[in-house]
Amino acid sequence: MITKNVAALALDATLHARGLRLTRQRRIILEVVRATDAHPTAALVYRRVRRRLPRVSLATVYRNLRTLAAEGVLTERADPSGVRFDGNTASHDHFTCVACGRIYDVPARADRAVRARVASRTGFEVLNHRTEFYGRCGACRRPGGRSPVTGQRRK
Amino acid sequence: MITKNVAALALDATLHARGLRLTRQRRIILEVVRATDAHPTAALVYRRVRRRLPRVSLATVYRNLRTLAAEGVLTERADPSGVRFDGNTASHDHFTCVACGRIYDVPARADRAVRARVASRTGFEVLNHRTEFYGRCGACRRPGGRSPVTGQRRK
DNA sequence: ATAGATGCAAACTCTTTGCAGGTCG
DNA sequence: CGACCTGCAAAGAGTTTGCATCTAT
Repeated sequence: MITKNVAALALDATLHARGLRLTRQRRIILEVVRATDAHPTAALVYRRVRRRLPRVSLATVYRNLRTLAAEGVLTERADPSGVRFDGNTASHDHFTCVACGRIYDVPARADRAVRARVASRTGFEVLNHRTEFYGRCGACRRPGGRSPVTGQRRK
Repeated sequence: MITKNVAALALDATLHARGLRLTRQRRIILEVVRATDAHPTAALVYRRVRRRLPRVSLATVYRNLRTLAAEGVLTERADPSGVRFDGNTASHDHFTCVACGRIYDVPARADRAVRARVASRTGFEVLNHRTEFYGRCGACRRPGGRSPVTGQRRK
């Protein structure tokens, strides 16, 4: 690897600070997760990584997804269909379509008041919060058409 | 079973309307889930049910948890630590302590505006929403003491 | 050189399923 | 009786781990 872009350099530094290496597998796994907003499962990431690295093992994909999540480079979320990964680390909510199962990103409102309210009622320290919406997405509401949505990209 | 209380009768009716029976196992499994707000996993429910029905099988516990969830008698939620069940079917949010892992119930605010906002931004039909809070609970903030909290009961 | 990472296969955990027998109405 | 349900054991799915080998620095 002679050329590296700025993002890769920053990532490289982040990992190095923890004694971790930016291997080809790790880089491609991260690229795959970042290239979609479909909140992929480990199995899906594996399938896509294999297109570029046919000899990669599923264990490597799992290990790296966990490692990258531990480093905060991506996030992990439990879902009825299994653990899903998300390369979008900006604060955002999710909308799950009960018809097709797709998970859409919804920009989070800057809602400090919500946390404050819970904190004052419970006496707990609220560090974070996330809202999950459930309903029917545009594509599923009117059979045959998509709708202007939240900014989804690929499948 | 000669005596049944009102709740049991109502449940019985709900199940019968679907061709389901209120067997001893099913009833006790439900009682166990309802007797705690610890959002138990199937394994924990199994352990507790076995105290009252030593010959119950884990398969029966799984089958009934799924059945009861399908009937809306209890709810199911995905969690990093596995699927958890909740006998509290009233609308409520959750607070997960990042230190001890406990999940506390938080009364949901009647927030129709939140749904409306997402609906208008996305064009989606929002049927439901739930917020997950993360932070440090009272017990974990000050080592050695519990705190006045949201209404938790047993462990 | 050496700590870290990989590929492979085996192991593990959690959950579901097939089936023969039991139970409820 | 017939439909539903149970216990048991086996199967499945998803994920993790041990280990010899390889690779990045």
